[in-house]
Amino acid sequence: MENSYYNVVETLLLIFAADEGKLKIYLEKKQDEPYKGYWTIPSSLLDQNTTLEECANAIYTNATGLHNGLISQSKVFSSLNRSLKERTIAISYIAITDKTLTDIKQNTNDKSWFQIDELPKLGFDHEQIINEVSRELRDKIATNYDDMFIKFFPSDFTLPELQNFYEYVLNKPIDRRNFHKKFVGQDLVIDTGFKTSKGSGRPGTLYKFNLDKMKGKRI
Amino acid sequence: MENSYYNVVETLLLIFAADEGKLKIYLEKKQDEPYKGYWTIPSSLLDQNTTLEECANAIYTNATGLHNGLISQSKVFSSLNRSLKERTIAISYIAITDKTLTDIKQNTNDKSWFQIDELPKLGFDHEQIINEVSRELRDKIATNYDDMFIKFFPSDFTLPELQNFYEYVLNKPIDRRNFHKKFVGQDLVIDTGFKTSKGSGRPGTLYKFNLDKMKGKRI
DNA sequence: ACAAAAGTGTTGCTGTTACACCCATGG
DNA sequence: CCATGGGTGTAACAGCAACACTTTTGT
Repeated sequence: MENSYYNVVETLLLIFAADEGKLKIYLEKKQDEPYKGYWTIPSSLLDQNTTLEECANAIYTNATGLHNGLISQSKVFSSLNRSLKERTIAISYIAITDKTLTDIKQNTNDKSWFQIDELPKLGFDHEQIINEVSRELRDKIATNYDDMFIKFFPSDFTLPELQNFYEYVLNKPIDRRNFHKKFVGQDLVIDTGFKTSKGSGRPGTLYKFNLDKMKGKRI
Repeated sequence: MENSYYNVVETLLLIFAADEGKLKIYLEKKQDEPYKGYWTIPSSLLDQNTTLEECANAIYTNATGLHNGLISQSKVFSSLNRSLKERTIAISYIAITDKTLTDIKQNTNDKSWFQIDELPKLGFDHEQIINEVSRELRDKIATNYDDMFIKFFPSDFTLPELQNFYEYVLNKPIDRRNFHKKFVGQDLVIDTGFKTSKGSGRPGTLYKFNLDKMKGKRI
């Protein structure tokens, strides 16, 4: 086969989490040229003896310290000029995680969480990639496609927390009382018996998802 | 860079159409070894100076004789053993077309449309790929994700035609009368003023989609 | 006592479901 | 005139939107 049929392929892993009612992405600051000091999506070049899924999982474990992440395939980027050197095909993956369970709970100088609508200076075409992928992700969360919405709340939560995130993703306000009635009334969530009590006001009930009812549910 | 970071990449184009109320895919019979006589998904190797989108469009035009197809990205396949020779990464695209507008209206010996649940003997891992991609496509049609449902009916149709396809995709029966009321009552379709008259029975009204109302509509 | 946050109740509207019934065409 | 397929009507019900109102906490 001619040489022109060989391509460099990289895996990009966009790690998302729901935090403070917002959709956030984990990024790393580049330590060397090119784009030294710019932020980038965690990535890895694919070698001939690794599958893309293995590659994405390795990036995930390396970044978060966790194993068996919820990783799904997203878009592929193949513009001719997206890399400075050879043409590189980027295959992006989405990981959904709980920020508090990872090694990267707090922001540091070179590893940090960003709101997807408040991105820092990004290297390469990574800003465009984040925009395209998170646009797709928001659509999927909004329709709970492939149970995306559930994956953001693996552990207990209050309904206001859930609502904050949902309003942010949909970018429109929702009536607090109707939201409550919907999830409790349709048994989409289960009362864990516990309460939160942060700050003033009545403590919120901690719920977990009723997975049977939420499976494939369009919200 | 070391040689082990170079990979062969191929574009697969899965061309789908709604026909006789069923979801069909266009396949070609392989004329040479390996897998001579087996059916395969139209494909092309990617060279360094072409984007995947250009590659998919070229396959589309070559197969259908049409330009500017409705093409969207689907899954990527990177198992180590999916090709007989070198490891080849397959990037699949979905094209939705109208069978009657293409060069391939009738089945021939080596170019043919197949119902996705009645596939012929397929080469490589193409059967698995068709199953995975069409599973995803059915999910998207069922939720009208990215307006997939609309794309299958670019020209006029009768409501029973629409319903047949929808029942097939959802794999469950729908009440004919409620289906009619939903689409007409909510102005999701527009009466073109024309009728069909094939066979016995009352002729059906020909409708077209009311794109404004169907845009982003969850059905 | 008061503010803040969580939870309950009521009403009307929209869309779905499950039916019975009527209309237009070909043989 | 009757079989076949397309179109209209109606009543019960679930879910959603827009509200007023009550309960539980911290200060």
